[in-house]
Amino acid sequence: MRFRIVFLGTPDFAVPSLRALIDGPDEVVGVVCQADRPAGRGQKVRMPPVKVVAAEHAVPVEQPTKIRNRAFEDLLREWNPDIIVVAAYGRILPTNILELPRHGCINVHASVLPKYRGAAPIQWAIARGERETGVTIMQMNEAMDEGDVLLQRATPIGPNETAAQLSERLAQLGAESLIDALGALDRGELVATPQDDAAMTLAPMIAKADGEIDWGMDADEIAWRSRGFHPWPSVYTHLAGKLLKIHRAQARTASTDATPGTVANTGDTIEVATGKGLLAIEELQLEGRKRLSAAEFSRSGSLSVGTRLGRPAK
RNA sequence: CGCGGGGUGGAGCAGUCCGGUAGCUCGUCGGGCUCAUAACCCGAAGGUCGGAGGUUCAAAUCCUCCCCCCGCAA
Repeated sequence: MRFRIVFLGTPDFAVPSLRALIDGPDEVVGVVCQADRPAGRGQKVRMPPVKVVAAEHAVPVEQPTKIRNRAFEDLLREWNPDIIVVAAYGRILPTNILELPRHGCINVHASVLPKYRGAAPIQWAIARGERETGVTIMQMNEAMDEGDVLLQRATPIGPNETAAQLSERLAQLGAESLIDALGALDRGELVATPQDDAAMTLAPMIAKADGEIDWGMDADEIAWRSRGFHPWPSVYTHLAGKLLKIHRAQARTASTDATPGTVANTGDTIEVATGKGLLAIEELQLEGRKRLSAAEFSRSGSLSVGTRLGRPAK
């Protein structure tokens, strides 16, 4: 055992890192995640994925509602970690926690910092049309993802890769990088490099409304978003007042004088005019209905050439 | 009991409010047309209308319970 580790994380993205730590040479002495919350259809209370994994390995789990208080600090002191590892925990840590362990707090972040600082780096990297992204292990400070870089790994983004798929890969890559970083720390080889603030970009939290398609955008950008926001919130528009999710679509270079949002073609794909180019929809779903291929949807008769998609008129 | 939509031949839907012979597009099969075709024309097969019970002369349709799928919300 080299380090006593406390792990802070909540969703699926954090799971590979937690597993790697548990399987590794160090000791995970405690896990902290967000509280069980009502979620999903029926609003049933669910346990965060990290809690499930911790429970499987009999690691103590805490789910404080507030971390800026004495009780939480006391708990951490009791666990007495050499280092705190954070992966998608979902909260900003106060200074007293950042400085509590001997080696401070390190974070597994799903982008190549300083690009895509913020809550949704995976989604925005795809939504902005990046060809490459990666993970960063960094030394945390009080600011949002601005700490010194300890280790980075890059990976190409597949031409059809969705946020869900990329997230899985980056979670894995992050876990490997984390283990390597801890190894380097143990050998005294870990070097902290400040970020170049001038090159930073932001990846703010995604809101449901970010998925609403603005048909005035370029087809390219809409297609990027459809992958970046998949499976949540996905990109969507409206058809006859009902929500219409676009699950899969490609941008198609073509000039059209049709008003953006107008259906230009139906059949194996449903082509819609945008600000620039056509969006060729391959798979879509109307509110309350099943996911359908464009070919099947075309036959449903709920849409035809000339149909206008978009916000219902108010 | 968070709100809401849906389950109808192989696929997607209409019909349900106002019970009365099961309809549309596509697919499948057979035939025709064509140099040819995923095109076109003619014809055919294929359905316990999610399940159980109830009301009725009569239920896809009305009532009750159950199963499954999905959107919102997180």
